[in-house]
Formats: sequence, structure tokens, C-alpha cells
Amino acid sequence: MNINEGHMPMCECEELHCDVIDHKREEMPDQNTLYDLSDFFKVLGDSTRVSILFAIDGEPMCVCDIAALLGMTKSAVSHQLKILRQSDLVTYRKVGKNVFYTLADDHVRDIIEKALEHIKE
Amino acid sequence: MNINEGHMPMCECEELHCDVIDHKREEMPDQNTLYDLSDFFKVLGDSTRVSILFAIDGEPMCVCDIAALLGMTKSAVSHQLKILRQSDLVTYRKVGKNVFYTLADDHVRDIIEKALEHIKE
DNA sequence: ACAACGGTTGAGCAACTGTTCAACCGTGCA
DNA sequence: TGCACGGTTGAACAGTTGCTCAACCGTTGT
Repeated sequence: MNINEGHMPMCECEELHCDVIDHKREEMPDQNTLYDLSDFFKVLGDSTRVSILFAIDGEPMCVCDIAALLGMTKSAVSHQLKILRQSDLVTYRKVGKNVFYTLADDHVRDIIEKALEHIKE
Repeated sequence: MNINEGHMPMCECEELHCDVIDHKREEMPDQNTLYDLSDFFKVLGDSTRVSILFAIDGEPMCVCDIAALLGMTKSAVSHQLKILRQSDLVTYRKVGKNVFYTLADDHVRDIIEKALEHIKE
């Protein structure tokens, strides 16, 4: 994926609406923003990770309990929690041998809520 | 991924907080909803598709112009447009030899806007 | 009718993703 | 101190994904 700078069409078409293309190009977010945005959605684009986010919403949960709730191994859950951590979607608190995870902020909850409304048409 | 019905922990842990798990299980959306939700985010989790959505926001664009704008082939763009069509995120209008695509509804714009706010911290 | 063009589609391939498995680390308890 | 447990990690493997390429369809203009 590469936003085409200048006026050179990579497309083999003959009659391009160059004015439209130029106008759109100015309004498009820069490429890094587009990558960050899609990376953010990519993290939410897995049912395991979405399930984890619902699970740890409100009351924090330890890895073991999340695994039991979702019917998965601790390892699989931990791998996904790592991705959620790296995306700053969750925070954790160590208590003895346990690690309790919870949502990092309300922003994510809002977005998921809006998406839920959408898929229910 | 399988939401574990009943009380049987798939996790090999000894001391589960069963009360917490049971409580969370009741509050979790059903599995189909979780799949639909993650499938929705999966569609947004690709920089090409997000770029297309920004491009066709407002003024509709034909496939050729989108391809030129993004510096991609018509084929690649068309493949992604198919996914966006199947997810009801875009609509199209045929005009002669051209097919003009635009956003299906404002819901998606809102979600992307909220996500943009989030990644900018 | 024919050729040219915009757009779609399916197969194929390389890159990526999520789970499993085994090994490992750190804390708490005997 | 040593062991058991909660949790993390890396390698490996299967499944998925996005692009390319070539073939195809429908519309337009000659």
C-alpha cells in the first residue's frame, strides 16, 4: 500500500478524474496515521482478544480465570494479553503469584459499544 | 475459541475464582456477537481498506481513481472493495462503464473518528 | 459487430496470525 | 531450601490474508 505522491497514476486507466484525485489526496490522513489506525483495528479484529476485553471490563481478572472463562489455555491467553498490553488497551497489577488485568481506559469501551450498535443495524 | 459452558475449567489452575468467572460469564455477550464484532473490526484492520474508506468519504469515487490515488492496481482495489461491500460498509452506483463507491452510512465514520482520537492519545 | 476500456473474479503464492507445546521465571509456602 | 503454581516466552505448525496475474464480463463508441 502506497499513497501515490504527485500526479502519476499507477493505474493503467486512461481517463482519470485528476481533479477529484488531487482533492482527495489533500484530505487523506498521512500514511502513518492510516497504518496506526488499521493496526488499532487489527488488534480488535480477533474474537479471542475481544472476548478478553469484555471479560476484564469492570472487575479485573487474573490470567487463569480468563483462561477458564474462555475455555483456553493460559498460554494462548497470555499471548493475546501481550498484544493487548503492547497496544495499551489493558493494564495489569501483580498480586502475589497472580496478575490481574483490566481495561486501560474508557475510550476502547466506547468504540466497542459503537461497533456493537452498528452490527445490530 | 470456545466460551466454556458450566463450571468446568479448561485451565489447569487449582484455585479459580469461580464466583468471578460465573458473574463474568453472565455479563459476556453471546459468542455470535463476539464473532460479528471481531469480524467487523477485522475488515477495518487493513490499511488498504481504511484508506479506501477515507477516499470514498464524501464524494464518491470510481475504482480506477481509487487505484490511482492509492497507487495500486484496479484488481487489488476491487478485491478489497468486495470485502467492504460484503460487510455493508460501502455502496456503489454504476454510471456507464464506471462504478462509483461511497460510504454506506455515517456509523462507520463515527467509529473511525473515535479510533483516530484514541490513537492520538 | 467489433475493439477498447472499466471493473470483477479465481487461482496461486508469499507473508502473516493464532494456537500448541515445552521450557522457563518469580513468588509463596512447607 | 526446594517445590508447586501462576504466568510468560519462543519455536513450530496450520490456517488465513492480501496481492499479482490472467482471464473474463458488460458497456461504450466507432
